[in-house]
Amino acid sequence: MEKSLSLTEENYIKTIFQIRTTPESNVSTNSLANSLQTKPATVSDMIKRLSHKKLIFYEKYKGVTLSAAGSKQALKIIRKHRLWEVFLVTHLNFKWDQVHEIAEQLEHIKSSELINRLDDFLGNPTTDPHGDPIPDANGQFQLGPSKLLSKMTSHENGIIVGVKNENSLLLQHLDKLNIHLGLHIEVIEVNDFDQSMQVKLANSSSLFLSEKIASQILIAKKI
Amino acid sequence: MEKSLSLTEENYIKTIFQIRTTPESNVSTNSLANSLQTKPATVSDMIKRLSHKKLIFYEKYKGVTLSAAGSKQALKIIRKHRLWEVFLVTHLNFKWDQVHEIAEQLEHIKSSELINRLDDFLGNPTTDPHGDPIPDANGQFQLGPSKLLSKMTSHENGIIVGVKNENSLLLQHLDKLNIHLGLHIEVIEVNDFDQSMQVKLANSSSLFLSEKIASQILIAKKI
DNA sequence: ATTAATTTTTAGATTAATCTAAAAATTTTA
DNA sequence: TAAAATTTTTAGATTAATCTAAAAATTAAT
Repeated sequence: MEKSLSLTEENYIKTIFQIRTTPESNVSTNSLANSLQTKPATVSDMIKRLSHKKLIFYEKYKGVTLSAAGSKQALKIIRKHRLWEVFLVTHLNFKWDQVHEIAEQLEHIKSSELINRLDDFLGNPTTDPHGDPIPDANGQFQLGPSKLLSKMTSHENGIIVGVKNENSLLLQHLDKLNIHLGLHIEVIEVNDFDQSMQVKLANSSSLFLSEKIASQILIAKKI
Repeated sequence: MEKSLSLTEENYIKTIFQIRTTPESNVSTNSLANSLQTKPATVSDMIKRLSHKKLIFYEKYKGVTLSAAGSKQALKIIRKHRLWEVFLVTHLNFKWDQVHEIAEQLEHIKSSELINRLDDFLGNPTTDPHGDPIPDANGQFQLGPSKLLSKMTSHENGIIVGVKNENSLLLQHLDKLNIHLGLHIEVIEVNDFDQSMQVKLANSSSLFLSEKIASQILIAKKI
């Protein structure tokens, strides 16, 4: 019997999942406090609760990692978040930079029946509007390998499959440049000095991108 | 600037709106405790908070009524609840007896942009799956007059437009009898002793209904 | 390898929402 | 209308989630 988590507990679990680098990497108290916009003391307390509930492993001063149960919960929340984002964009005509906050609320609605029906209604999408993969009902995702545009060299090409970050300003800037998911992109030249690059998009003439932008864009060979 | 209410505050406001009989009628502490599955002492405390926020009028030992601001909030929540119910039934294939609990959660999602887009997406429905009217963005509903089937006499007829109560067992029983909203119904005969009645539905031969069932069904002349 | 800087934890309070038990007010009944 | 019954409120505690300030542990630096 899985006990249901409080809204706050869910947000902690989700954030731990998101800011860790590998499944084993320890997430520090300060980084959690930062991401959750709260104080280290508060995080310290909550960590004890979650550890007691066996959702995380915790050693004083050493940070936390998710247990199997914790990862499962995190994936459930992320699945809900991303499916709702797809709904908002594909059926309610929201822009990709407008959906994050609303999905932050919807991800906490409790009903697996609801989310599985929503999944079917949406046609079982595998990625959200920002290209992030959507776990299936068993917590599995199927993503091809992808790499950052900023790591590519001259003449390399691929398809834009995601953005690393959901910052509204970034997303709006990409809109202005007509850069969107699914678009074929080819690197023409990389500037050695500042890592800015000239690229060519399938739908337009070539344009320049700063390293700051390029390091936010994920490219794969096929979708 | 409207301050946003806590989940609990929203539930109190909504419940006051629902269990009052007229806009002026005072709702008692005990009846609220009953509906909210909590204790009178808890209600007493919360009433003070809501009164201090000017959402309700309150006199000790005299019960509460909603202020204009309180009614506005209540209607917003009810609008959200009913629109989500429509979505669940018309797009996710839920049955009318399965949607109440999920809508109880969805009604608290905060974003008027979201709810207005959902309204449009659904085609601006005027009633929910149980026939309850859906307030528009200004809190107005447009319903024709309706009356309880149990108040009708022989040879009277009309269209089933609603059920008074969302009890799952009632709804499932109506399903079994093939009774649903929009159906034309005519009273054949009313039994003087127990107020049970024989009725004829547009789609089938006549059947008997107990007074208990008949008192849950709302009839109007047109939808 | 001590000292300094940083990170993390504890201690002690606060707020919202809840409870039980008891007191106070109101309503009903005899 | 006084006693009984009911309803409502107050008093005092509890739990989850949060905070500030200070102590303790770890890590970095001279």
